[in-house]
Amino acid sequence: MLKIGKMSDYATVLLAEMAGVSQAVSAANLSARTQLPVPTVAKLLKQLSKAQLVTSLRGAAGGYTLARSPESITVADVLGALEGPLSLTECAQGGSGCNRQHFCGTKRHWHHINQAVIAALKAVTLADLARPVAIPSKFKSVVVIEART
Amino acid sequence: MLKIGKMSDYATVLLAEMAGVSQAVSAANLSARTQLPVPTVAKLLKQLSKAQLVTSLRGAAGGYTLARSPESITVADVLGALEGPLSLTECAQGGSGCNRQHFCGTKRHWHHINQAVIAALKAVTLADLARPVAIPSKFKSVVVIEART
DNA sequence: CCGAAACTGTACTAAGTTAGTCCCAATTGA
DNA sequence: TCAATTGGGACTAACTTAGTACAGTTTCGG
Repeated sequence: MLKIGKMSDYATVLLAEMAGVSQAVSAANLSARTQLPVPTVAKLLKQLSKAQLVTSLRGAAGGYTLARSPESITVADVLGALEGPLSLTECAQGGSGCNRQHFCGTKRHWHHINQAVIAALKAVTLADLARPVAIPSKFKSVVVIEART
Repeated sequence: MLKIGKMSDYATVLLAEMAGVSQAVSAANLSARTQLPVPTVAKLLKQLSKAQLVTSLRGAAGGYTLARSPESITVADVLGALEGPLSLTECAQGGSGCNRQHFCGTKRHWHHINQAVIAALKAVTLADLARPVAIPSKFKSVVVIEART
């Protein structure tokens, strides 16, 4: 399945919704707009706030706002915030990883595949998600550039 | 993490190893070559056989061989065989999926992101993995072409 | 013809992860 | 002061994954 967590999916929906609103919105409000359960929305917004993708305003008329412009927040940012560093395999990530590292010839290839996937994720911004139409033309070029590592 | 299963990772290692051998190799043999546990290797080969990525030869001198040329088997094929259809989200996949399909504006975007990721995965073949050096130059161009859907 | 080597299929268990929920403390505006 | 709202945990139930085991079938070699 190569799946991302359901939470990450929800998060993109939330953020895309927020991209279309200028004022601060409360968790309850966002829940109503997106039809996602309130506790889940609240939990997600906390995480996004900690990752500094949204800024929070406490108090009676509080709520959340995008921390940056929708154009500058990418899907890669969102996934990174919720799932940690993006890495298809243990070894492509920095960490200790598997015990075959030293003789595993496949490792370095995973690294490149990883880069390409991340590039694809970086190519889509919240502004794109908020837009009703499909991926803009810039998509292609960005993928090319990033894949050239 | 955007993770793929450990099994998928192992599978690429196994297949890359097989790409370098012409004769049929037994599960035990492959286990020795890759240092992966025997039962796991056996299980994986069964799945790969069912997915028709490898062909099996039963009997005393039996074993497994790649069903196609290493150049024609991609990482996307391997992942597809072990994890089912490649799809980051439920909704990007065909299935019933989430209950917000009808009004979720994010869905169609996921579809495109998905395509780009799959393109990256299709761009790398077993022949590439078996090769000790990094991704060949064709990589870039393939990504471009596929992303243009 | 027999036995060893190898694949086939299925079932099972233990561990880890994820999704979802709840509660209480801290903050702010009216 | 009160009500609305975020902040930060903790917790549970369900699901998925990894890994193992075992009984059956096929084929080769002697």
